[in-house]
Amino acid sequence: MEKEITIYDIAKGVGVSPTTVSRALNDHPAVNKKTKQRIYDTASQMGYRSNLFASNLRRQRTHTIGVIVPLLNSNFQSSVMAGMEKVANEAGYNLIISQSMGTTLKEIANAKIMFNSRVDGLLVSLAQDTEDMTHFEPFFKKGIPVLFYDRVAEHRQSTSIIIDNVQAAYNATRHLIEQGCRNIVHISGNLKINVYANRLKGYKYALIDHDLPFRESLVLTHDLTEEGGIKAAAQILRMEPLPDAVFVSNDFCAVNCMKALKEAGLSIPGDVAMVGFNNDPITRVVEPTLTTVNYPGYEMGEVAVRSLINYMDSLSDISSTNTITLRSELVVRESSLKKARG
Amino acid sequence: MEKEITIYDIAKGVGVSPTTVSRALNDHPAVNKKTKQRIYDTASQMGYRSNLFASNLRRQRTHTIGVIVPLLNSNFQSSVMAGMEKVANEAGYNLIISQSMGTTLKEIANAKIMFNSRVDGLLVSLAQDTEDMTHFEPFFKKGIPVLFYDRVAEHRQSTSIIIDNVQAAYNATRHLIEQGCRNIVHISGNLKINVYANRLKGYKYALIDHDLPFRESLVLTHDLTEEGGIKAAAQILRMEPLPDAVFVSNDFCAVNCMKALKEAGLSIPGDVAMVGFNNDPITRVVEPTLTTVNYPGYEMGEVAVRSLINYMDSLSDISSTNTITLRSELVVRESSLKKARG
DNA sequence: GTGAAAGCGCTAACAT
DNA sequence: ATGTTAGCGCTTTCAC
Repeated sequence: MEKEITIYDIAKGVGVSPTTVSRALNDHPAVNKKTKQRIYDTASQMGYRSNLFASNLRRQRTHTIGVIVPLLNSNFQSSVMAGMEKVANEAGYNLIISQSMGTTLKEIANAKIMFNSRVDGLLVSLAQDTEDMTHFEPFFKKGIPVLFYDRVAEHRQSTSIIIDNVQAAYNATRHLIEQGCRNIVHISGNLKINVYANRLKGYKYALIDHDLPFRESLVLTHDLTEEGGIKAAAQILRMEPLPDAVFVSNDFCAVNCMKALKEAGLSIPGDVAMVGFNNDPITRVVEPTLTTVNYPGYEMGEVAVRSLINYMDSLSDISSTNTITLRSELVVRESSLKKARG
Repeated sequence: MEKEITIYDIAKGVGVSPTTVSRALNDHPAVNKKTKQRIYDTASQMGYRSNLFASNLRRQRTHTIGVIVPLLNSNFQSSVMAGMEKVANEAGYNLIISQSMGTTLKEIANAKIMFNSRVDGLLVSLAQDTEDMTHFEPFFKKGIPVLFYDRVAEHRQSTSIIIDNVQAAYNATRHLIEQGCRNIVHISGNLKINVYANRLKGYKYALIDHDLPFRESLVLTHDLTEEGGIKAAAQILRMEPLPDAVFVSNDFCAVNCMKALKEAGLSIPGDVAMVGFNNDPITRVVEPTLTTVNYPGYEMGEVAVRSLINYMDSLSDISSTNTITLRSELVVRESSLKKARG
């Protein structure tokens, strides 16, 4: 194992002070160009690498952003991560990623790690059972910006990045109504999560605005997984009369539900129209292709990191911006078209 | 913004030296239990948080693992990440994740960042055009373990974690042959990538071992994306005679190809049997459900981190283990069953 | 069982 | 344009 080269070694080699070396390496303007070049050359020749700890220790900044996400392996969340990584990387920030596994307990532990790792900022999509946010207090107290995305909660000192879930669900439901559906089931996730609660709201408002009754019995809450979709389908098949449409809060669940309904002999959209949520690639492959709400995960990741960096650079107060809402739109495909398209 | 508490503050508060505080906080045995307790109490009461840089700077270890992945937003890669994060988190390691976007250029840049961030170990799934591995030399020189997974390359100083792609593809192809298929197309990805090259090999060997001719014209290489699948389907439809089976090196591509073939009026598996690769959840939703090779991404992530940590802890030489091969198996579903099952 | 002192490598005042 | 000095917060000899 070789000895680690420091700026002192370079300084000695070039015949200047460590300060000058440090400045040159950070591309400080007040260093002679020739000196700089000599320093660069010597550095690379000696196999120097900067020591980020030492620098961090001195500067009290890590250039690291922490991310706490419920579960990495979903299409939506990994798209968000991809967008985050891209922007962070371009801006010279590292991303430390951890999973809460959807539990508050692990979220608390991860928040602590992030805090001790002294991340410059934190991005969080909340665990489903998180109600109390005291584990983020240390960040607020220290003025470290915390930004919530997708699964968010109100907090006076932080910004949330979301889509308008109420409006999106409203549009999805209205679309079904416009297709002539009158008896629309909604499959929802854990209603503690803002996202699902708001989609339920949108569904409800759309019904009411179109003079259709809102019936609790038509709202099925499930884990929005493969099994959830299958169970929901079984419930639907027992309904009298059968609904003429189903709006599901998640594509993967929708697709499995649709499959189960088809297997029971129903035709989609003939008997039952279907709409999902997320615009997961899976929606374009199933038969019929699934109408869904496009949820721009990649952009959300980009916007989240960009906003965070803006706050950190300008030292502006993160609490001034309450919410950033991204555009989302209904993508109409075969599964919901009862009428010919026009 | 509050003042940061250090061990000196605690030392003053308790009336001992900073040394003792440091020892107590690290649970050093040679500290009086009562002193320890007093230190713990004071620390938490003062709102102390340890400064990882300072500690890292001193110890020359970061407890951080770097990950360089081609693209985060694929089902396979995000499963791997999820497995990695789980094990790393449990072992008290942070994960710094970066994407190469599949290009060597970004891979080089990311490797540099990881090196300067002084990760204790590095996990890499290579970019497709990476041939020369000199950008990892600094790690080897410094004795920092580098572990490749999935998209790997031979290197005397590092371990690779893979599945037996040749065998898996062999089994998939043999299965098709056993179903009576004689004219089997293989859709492959970039053959520079070990994974695809080996699957092609397995396909070829299976044909040869069953006295079937290997024909270059039946091997189609594409981006294994939605478009790739559709283009491949178009090529297949122009073949004379039509093949009786297609083995695709990736599920998402397979599923899109299958859809295009069905839309052209072919029946699956009646006219053409299909097998994919990865066991993406999508395979269970499409019609017919897709026979595929189960690729245990989550486990691969777990094993990768666990192995890396073992090397780091025991300081054993990573070059002693050449390859870790995980189990993978064929999952037979509807898309390949020409004969009744038995 | 505890402490004094030195130093990990860097950078930001403050000089010059 | 460059150098001097001090210190970021921690851990680790070495001493008692």
